[in-house]
Amino acid sequence: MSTASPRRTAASPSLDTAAWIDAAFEMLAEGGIDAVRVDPLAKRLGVTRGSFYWHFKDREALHQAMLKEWRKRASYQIGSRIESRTSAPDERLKQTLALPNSTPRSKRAAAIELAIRLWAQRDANAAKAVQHIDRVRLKYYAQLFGEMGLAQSEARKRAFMFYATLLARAYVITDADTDVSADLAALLVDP
Amino acid sequence: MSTASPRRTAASPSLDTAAWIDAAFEMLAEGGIDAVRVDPLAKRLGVTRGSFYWHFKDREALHQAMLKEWRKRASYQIGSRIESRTSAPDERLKQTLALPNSTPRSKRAAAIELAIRLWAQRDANAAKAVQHIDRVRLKYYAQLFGEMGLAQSEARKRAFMFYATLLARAYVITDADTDVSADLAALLVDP
DNA sequence: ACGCCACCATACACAAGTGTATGTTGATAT
DNA sequence: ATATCAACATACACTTGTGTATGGTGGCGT
Repeated sequence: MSTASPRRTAASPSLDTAAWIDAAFEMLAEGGIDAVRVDPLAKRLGVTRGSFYWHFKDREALHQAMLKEWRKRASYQIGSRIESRTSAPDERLKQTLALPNSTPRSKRAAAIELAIRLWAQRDANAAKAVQHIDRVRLKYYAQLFGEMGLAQSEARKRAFMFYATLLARAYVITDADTDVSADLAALLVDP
Repeated sequence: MSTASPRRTAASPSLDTAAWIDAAFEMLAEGGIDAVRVDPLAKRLGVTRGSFYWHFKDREALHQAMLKEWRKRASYQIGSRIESRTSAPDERLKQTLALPNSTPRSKRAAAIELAIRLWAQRDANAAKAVQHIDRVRLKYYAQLFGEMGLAQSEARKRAFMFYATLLARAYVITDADTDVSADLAALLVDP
């Protein structure tokens, strides 16, 4: 029982399927859902189409698997924060605003989400996933603002603005001198 | 000199070129820049590729023309608001927030801008256009907040949040009970 | 009335992508 | 050792899209 060989590791029923999905997210970030094509993906992975059609029924199946995976990741990201009740709500909000947004890693995640939001304009499943994640995030932020003493109606408004600022920080292209995202925490959380 | 016939109206050196670009924006909103293809466009317009390659050198030329057109429209939209100094700055900000964002017209515009922002992830020209428009809008909002008496630094932060809220209102999928966008004006503009 | 030219159609060669059917290989269990 | 099966390669038929070359047509000026 060795886990050396790149194929056949006995455990994990989907070991290379994840590799396909990862590469698919890469293409999604670069060119949208229409750019997630079988042939380019296979070339990027160094295999042929034969491999793909063993793991997935067709191209649409990959797209749905991507949606499920994104939903899972985004849900887990919020869920793990809810569990780890380490600090006060205002501190946690500030920490969220302090998260890096210029690293290749975060830029890729933003591009993926942007692509999914565009995809949601025509695909009902994608729209459902986006709506679900938006709801989860807004609910989480609203709860934090609620724990800070704000009424529910006020907490919801502030959660929306907080979420909006996070998204804009990723989507809006600012040059250095207009980049005021660094010290938005005070305006949003403190007063 | 009759302007009856659908082709050859003597005036306007580009009368049908605009039709191509309009249809191209339609496809851009639905499937991103990769979906802006010559053949589907021709079928939608009821003509053949022969027409396209008379108006444009190639597919890339259309893409660049679209970028130029979007830049022109977005600039004009802000420019016209600057000209019409009709009301007080806080009133004008509230009016902007009161603009419809659920009509087919506004949804399409949001989808177009979303697609261009995704496109800007890989295309340098698209990134330049987005950066330019973002800068123009942020500058305009910051000036309005400045006219309300805020210091420049504070006005810039508030302009960013204002702009972020506008964008999120278009990109975030909310259900009715979490839709708090209607009365965000007070929180942003008044206090 | 007639030639000019903007505007579009037709035809062709080529490239890229999809899906299916089937062959091949290497690890694993017995 | 060998049958087995997961995992991939190969080959094929088909569709869709790009770009070019060239032919057709109808309005316009003179």
